[in-house]
Amino acid sequence: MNINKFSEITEMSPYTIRYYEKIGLLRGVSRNASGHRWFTEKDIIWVNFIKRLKDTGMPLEEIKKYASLRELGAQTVKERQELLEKHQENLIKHIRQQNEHLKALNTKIDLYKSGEVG
Amino acid sequence: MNINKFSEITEMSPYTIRYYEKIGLLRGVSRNASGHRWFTEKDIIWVNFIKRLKDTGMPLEEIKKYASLRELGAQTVKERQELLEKHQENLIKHIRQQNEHLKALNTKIDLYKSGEVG
DNA sequence: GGTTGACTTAGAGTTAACTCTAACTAGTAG
DNA sequence: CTACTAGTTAGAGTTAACTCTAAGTCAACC
Repeated sequence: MNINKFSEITEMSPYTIRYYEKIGLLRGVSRNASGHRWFTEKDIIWVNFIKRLKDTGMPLEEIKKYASLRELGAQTVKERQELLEKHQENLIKHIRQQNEHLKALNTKIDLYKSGEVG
Repeated sequence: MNINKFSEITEMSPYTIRYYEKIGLLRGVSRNASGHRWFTEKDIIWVNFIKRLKDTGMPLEEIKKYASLRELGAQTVKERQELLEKHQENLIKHIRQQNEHLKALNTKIDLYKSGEVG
């Protein structure tokens, strides 16, 4: 598919898609006869994984590191797993903290509801 | 207390504290005889609330809106409550999504653990 | 009285992650 | 052949949220 279709499916602007390729996050995207990018199912899967890492707070720099390791093949499996496990830990901590924040926010809103805040 | 002590307690750099005052997030900070900022317990409470809103993804612009409403006193109680309730909703959605991301990440890591990824 | 240290300000610089512009090309429809 | 559309690139511009610099003030110590 062309970049517009890919943009639609992944819900990312063509600008962002090209940017991701430029910084080395999206590699090996093929081209058609006239030099236009031609995206495949594989690209969708990979971009969706990038989005997941990004949405859970991983900086693009670190996602790039994962991408580079992936590029190097089987010998980096362990390192990639470790990277993901560290991220998993961070994410668990993040969720825990967000739940604490939610609790505090609930308390604050209750004060408003009971008219104790003015 | 002076800005350094306040910085230590709130775990924010003096730069950030002055910046927050400059953009109108921190208002009515008093000064001592020689023109230096003098922070009180109230400032700590307020900054901690700001941090909570920020940590849960509220942009400083919107926190500023809440601060402005607060400044206007009792007649804005309803509006402030609504603002917080909208944020509460967003936060609940965010936590739900982060949990989904965590589940997907767990699955991915399991693939690594079982040696199905290379 | 001079130096040191903790503050002050206005405004410039930084960083991450886009987002856009300008100039260009290739394919298609009239 | 011309116009239009959909892409291409390098590189400039934007935004949020800081972070720092430079020049200055003020109180305390030697």
